[in-house]
Amino acid sequence: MDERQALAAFAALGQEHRLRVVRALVTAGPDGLAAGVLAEAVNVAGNNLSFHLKELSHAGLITSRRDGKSVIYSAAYAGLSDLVQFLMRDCCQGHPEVCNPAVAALAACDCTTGETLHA
Amino acid sequence: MDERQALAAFAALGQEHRLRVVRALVTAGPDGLAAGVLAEAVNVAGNNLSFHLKELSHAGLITSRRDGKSVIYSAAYAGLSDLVQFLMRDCCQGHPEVCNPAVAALAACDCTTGETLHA
DNA sequence: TCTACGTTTCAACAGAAGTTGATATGTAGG
DNA sequence: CCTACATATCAACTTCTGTTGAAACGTAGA
Repeated sequence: MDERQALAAFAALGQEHRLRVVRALVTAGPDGLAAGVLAEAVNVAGNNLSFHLKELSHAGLITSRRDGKSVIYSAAYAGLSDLVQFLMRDCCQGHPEVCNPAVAALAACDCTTGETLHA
Repeated sequence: MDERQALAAFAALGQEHRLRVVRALVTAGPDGLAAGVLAEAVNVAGNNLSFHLKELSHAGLITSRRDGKSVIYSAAYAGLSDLVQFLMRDCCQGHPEVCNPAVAALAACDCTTGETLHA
């Protein structure tokens, strides 16, 4: 992920409604949520949400697919992962005091099964 | 770190000049850089940079101290660490495909000495 | 105290971002 | 084919953000 992409991603997440959308979609899992359901979840008008979804999509943080009348949005795990990597690589240049606490917090989470911990 | 702080931090990093400032300060290390040196480094007019520095400071991503005529800015490692943690915890809710690649990339970096890896 | 230097603040402007309501697209069922 | 539903697009407006130049502040040395 280059600086340009990271900028777009950070700018996308630096907006209340969009941050909530990403959080809702990550929580929802790979199945995602329909645009209408999302609109209710984050309490934003449909047309307005559409604007923000396009923004997030351009930033590579979410993806969409059509299912009948609905459009289902889901988190782009690869994009989110790239952003985390960018932030950590830019943060950890000789400064473990930034990244080690973060990794430690992650280890306390249930999602580090360890297989890919060592590159 | 709550949502409000995270929003401020993401918004702060979603701006070209500010992202460059943070990168420069992280690279510079704890000693930091004088405002004038930073202005040259990121190629932004002094008064304009001052505006962005205030923004980053409010977001908790940098700190400042006076040294004679100069004001020295440095990266706020704790703030950056909190942001990484926020991003990972919000990303990793049952989805290791986001965080494991990031942790793996970090392990390939020279900054994970391992002491704090296990909470 | 006077001057020079580095940094910050202020008001003004230009442009971008977010919201709204109306309208258009695309899809499924009668 | 016509209607209803879900979502997207558009133009207009408002608000926020970033930039600029002028001026003020704080510090150090003569």
